[in-house]
Amino acid sequence: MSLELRHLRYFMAVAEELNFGRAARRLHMTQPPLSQQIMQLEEQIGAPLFVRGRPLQLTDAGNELLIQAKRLLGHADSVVQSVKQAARGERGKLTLAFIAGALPHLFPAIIKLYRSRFPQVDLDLKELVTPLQHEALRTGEIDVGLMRPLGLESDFETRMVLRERMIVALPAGHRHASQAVIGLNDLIGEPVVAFDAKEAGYFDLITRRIFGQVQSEPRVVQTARQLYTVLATVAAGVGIALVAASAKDLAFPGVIFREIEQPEANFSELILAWRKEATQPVLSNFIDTALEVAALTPQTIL
Amino acid sequence: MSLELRHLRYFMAVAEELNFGRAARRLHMTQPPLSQQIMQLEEQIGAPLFVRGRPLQLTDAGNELLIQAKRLLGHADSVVQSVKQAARGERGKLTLAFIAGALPHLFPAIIKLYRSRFPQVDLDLKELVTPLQHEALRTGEIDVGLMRPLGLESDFETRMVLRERMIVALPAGHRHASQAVIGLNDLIGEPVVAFDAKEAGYFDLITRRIFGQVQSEPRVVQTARQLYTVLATVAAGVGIALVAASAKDLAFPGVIFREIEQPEANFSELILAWRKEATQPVLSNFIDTALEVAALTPQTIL
DNA sequence: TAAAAATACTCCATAGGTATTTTAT
DNA sequence: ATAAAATACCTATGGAGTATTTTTA
Repeated sequence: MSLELRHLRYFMAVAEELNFGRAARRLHMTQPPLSQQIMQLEEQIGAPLFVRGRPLQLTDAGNELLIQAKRLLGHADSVVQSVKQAARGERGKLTLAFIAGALPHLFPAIIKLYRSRFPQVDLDLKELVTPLQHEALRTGEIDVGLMRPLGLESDFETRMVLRERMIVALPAGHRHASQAVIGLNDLIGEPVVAFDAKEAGYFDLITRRIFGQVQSEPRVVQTARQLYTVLATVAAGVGIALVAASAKDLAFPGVIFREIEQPEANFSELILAWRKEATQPVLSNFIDTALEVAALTPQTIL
Repeated sequence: MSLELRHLRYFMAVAEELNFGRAARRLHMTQPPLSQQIMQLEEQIGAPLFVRGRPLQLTDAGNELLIQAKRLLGHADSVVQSVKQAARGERGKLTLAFIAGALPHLFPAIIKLYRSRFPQVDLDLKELVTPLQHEALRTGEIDVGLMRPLGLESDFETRMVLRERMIVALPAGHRHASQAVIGLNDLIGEPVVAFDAKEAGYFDLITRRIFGQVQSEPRVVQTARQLYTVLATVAAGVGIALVAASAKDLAFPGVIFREIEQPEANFSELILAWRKEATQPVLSNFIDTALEVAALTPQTIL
């Protein structure tokens, strides 16, 4: 017979009542089996825990066990609580990847709300470009990613969390600057400052897709990796650029922004993606929280 | 059915093997009852711990329990160890009283050896005069006392730990100073510096006992509380005093020490006393250690 | 002598075993 | 098709109950 929590629960009752009969009543059982269990426990320890006599007394070993058993039973309770929390997704570990482009947008709001709701979850954050996030999701290195909708695999689940219309960045004094809306045909042949296909493949793709809508291709005169560099190059009058609407927030001097035709067809999107089979409670809590933040965030559609 | 350590032991095996069959073999049981116990555990937690499938996987809750169960089982082990230690008297609490007069003698040696042997025992030290130690032993305030053999009660157990012969302290140039040994009859009528009957009743008693051996009583011209004061008073030529042999160690200027007749009958003793019914392992370890130190300490007999 | 714990025994709940089916890859 | 877990059912250990004796203050 090995030590069980039952022995300690019974011991606590007897040690507190200092009377087997009363302890048994408190435990909703009769005295003889209680005596037996205590004897078993004493066998386990290898020493008596009580000095039989009136009144019943604790031995030194019994006194020690009284202190320790209380702690151990408390520990056992807290273990059950922790595991229940883990089952509810209130405790555990979650690894989230994000693209650098998400940093100024919902990312901080999502993290802030999630951490305030689930402070016990150990949240691990990794900045990764979209293709590497696909890889990391597949290997299980990350649980969820905030990324661009690029080459999605069928075993991933996704939700759109941010959608921004594309607009045109023009050098101040550009010949189309006076127009409120730039027609797609106006773009044909214009010198274009494009995003680097490797580092910012998504915007390169979108730029090409927009030109494709008028059976054309951008006349790329310059490429850049970051939005800031693109705008600086546009300000220098090197060419025009197609950027997400939130670029207006940067209010870059020498650059003016204009809406383009068919805005409802041209968006920059941010998605949340995770493995279809992933059913971890921490993950679904995170997704719920992220979607909640997304729903509250003004989406710059139109 | 409530949570038992058995459930956690079984869970650990399954979580480590990630295979019910192998885990069952490791636990020297068959697979079906193991499955049942795990199902019981999952019922307790209120959530599945494993994702059934090949290979068997842990849920988030299962992962949390894997970490926590290991700790809890370790804790349970350490509780058993602690209680076993308490039963062996290697852990617990011991309150020891001592008289101030024991401070320069065995007291430091006993404490030092005991603490080095039983560092886990919380040793509480109290300075108390002998009669108060009797009281404290009776109430259980202390477990053991280092005291004088005065009015011992029958429900105390005692052991003598130090015995010193009594000697005479004379002012330098006293008329008996030239004798190697002072006869008891020589003491009759001598002015005596005695110990205070309240504060040092034991030496007062011994002094009176020695004079009693020649049907006499000390002619007390001065009393003092502490040995040092007694010797200073003797040095001043106020009178002679009967002191324990170790007083010689003080080498007080102006005081000379001489042996007395019948040294084998006149001792100052220090005893260890405890309740007869007290059977605490910490106590018997302490007594053993104290007696060991006492046996090694040169007893100034003769 | 009276209250309380231990003992002797009985019973039954349930841990654990055996045989088989179901499930998942 | 096969390995593994679940299910069904059985067995028996041992936890718990009843009756009684022993112990201790």
